[in-house]
Amino acid sequence: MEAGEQAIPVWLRERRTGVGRPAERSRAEVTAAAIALADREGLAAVSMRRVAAQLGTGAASLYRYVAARDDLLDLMADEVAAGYDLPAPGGPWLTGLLEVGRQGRVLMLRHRWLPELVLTRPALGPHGVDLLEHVLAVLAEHPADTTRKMEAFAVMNTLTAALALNELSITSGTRHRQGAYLAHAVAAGRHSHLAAALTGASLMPATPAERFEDTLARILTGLLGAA
Amino acid sequence: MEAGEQAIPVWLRERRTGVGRPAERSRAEVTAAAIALADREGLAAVSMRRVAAQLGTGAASLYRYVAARDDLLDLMADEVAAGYDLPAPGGPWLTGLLEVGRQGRVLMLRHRWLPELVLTRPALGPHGVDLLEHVLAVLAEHPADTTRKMEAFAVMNTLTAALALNELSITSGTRHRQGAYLAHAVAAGRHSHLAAALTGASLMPATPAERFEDTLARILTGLLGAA
DNA sequence: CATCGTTCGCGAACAGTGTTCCCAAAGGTG
DNA sequence: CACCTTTGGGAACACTGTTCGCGAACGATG
Repeated sequence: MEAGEQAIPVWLRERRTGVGRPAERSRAEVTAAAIALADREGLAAVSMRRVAAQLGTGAASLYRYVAARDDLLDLMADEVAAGYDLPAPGGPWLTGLLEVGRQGRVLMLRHRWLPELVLTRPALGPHGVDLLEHVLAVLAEHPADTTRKMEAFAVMNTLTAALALNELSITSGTRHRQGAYLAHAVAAGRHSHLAAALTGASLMPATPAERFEDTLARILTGLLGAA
Repeated sequence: MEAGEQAIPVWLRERRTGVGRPAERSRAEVTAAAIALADREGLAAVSMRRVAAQLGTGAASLYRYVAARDDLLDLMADEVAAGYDLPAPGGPWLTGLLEVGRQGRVLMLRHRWLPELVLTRPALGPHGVDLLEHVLAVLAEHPADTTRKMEAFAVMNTLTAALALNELSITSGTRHRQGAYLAHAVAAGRHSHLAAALTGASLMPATPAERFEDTLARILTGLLGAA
């Protein structure tokens, strides 16, 4: 409708060359400042004014590097995806995919704002495309059709983000807010299975990393077939 | 830290009885207005002022029913979860879970703002707890331990939301924004598997509903074991 | 070296946002 | 009829994303 040229993603909107006053900063610099701010104070703190302040400039200047705040968020997510350090494809596809998941989890725990971004705005930038290419390479010998492989990629990203978000909600106090009502509901009776489940031995034997890997492995084999 | 009593979720914060001037509206009424607004204009349109306007009151009045906007969002999500109409547990657990997934998908397609809420703020209200109880009942005979059953519930919710979000992004034009850069990356060479995947016959034989069900079935059997 | 075309930096302003304060009004209860 | 508690909500505060328009800075051109 009203989005004429704006349908073009950030990464394709390159700045013109040579002519005119040269920019004092780069898109990468702005992105880095935003990431640093988000790491320190969370996604909500990433406002145009605060990012600009972090760079020592005015808020309006950022619009020379980015068309809107959402573009900045896309840039942040894709920039973190540059942190994957993936081995050359080869060996069983499941181990290859698990390695991707493992690293994704670490990146998301390191940047606590990433899961929310991955879940709500799954945009593919240059590094995201590289990651997809890697996954497809790992699955090159796999007999599944293209659609299913793409689906596996999406499911892996989504699930990694969701599980990471869950882990993070345990660390920060966010988790107790949910348990509060749950406990109340159980105490009120009328939820027999739930009550039984919560009173049952809630043993957590494995480390979070192990649990994550186990879950991801089960789901990927379910989606793509056994080893 | 600074959240003393505010750690209590909305559903436990009931209003006092009898004494004082009676409220002109109910929490359910406010929630319904917010849902109607979101259905019509999206989640971003759900501001305190606009919800209040929809009810013909002032914005500040809403804080008599809700402690913050986030509470309102939680109420909206849980209210929609009242829309599940689930058969009594019985029969194979997989068919029971698939029915839950099917209905969840329909609810999310009907309320296009729900997936985002489910993904980023997975809070359990009364109806959410009822749903969890139902899932545990369906899985009552299943040998898996409690933690895994809870995990299956979470994975089901997350995945349903993510897949619904994906479906919705195809309907609205949002999808092309992603494909734009993907096409560019492929055209630039250097992504052989991706290029092969995209040029391959992209046949979409099944309906979205069928694809959704197939994916969910595969993942649930992967997580919980074969039928 | 001056001019020109273009781009950059960014203060100011606009239209919103969530939330808090405070006070007037309303209603049951004693 | 007071009293006490609670509701309704205008006004204000501290922000937000974004646009406008200007002056200044630069590379290329004459």
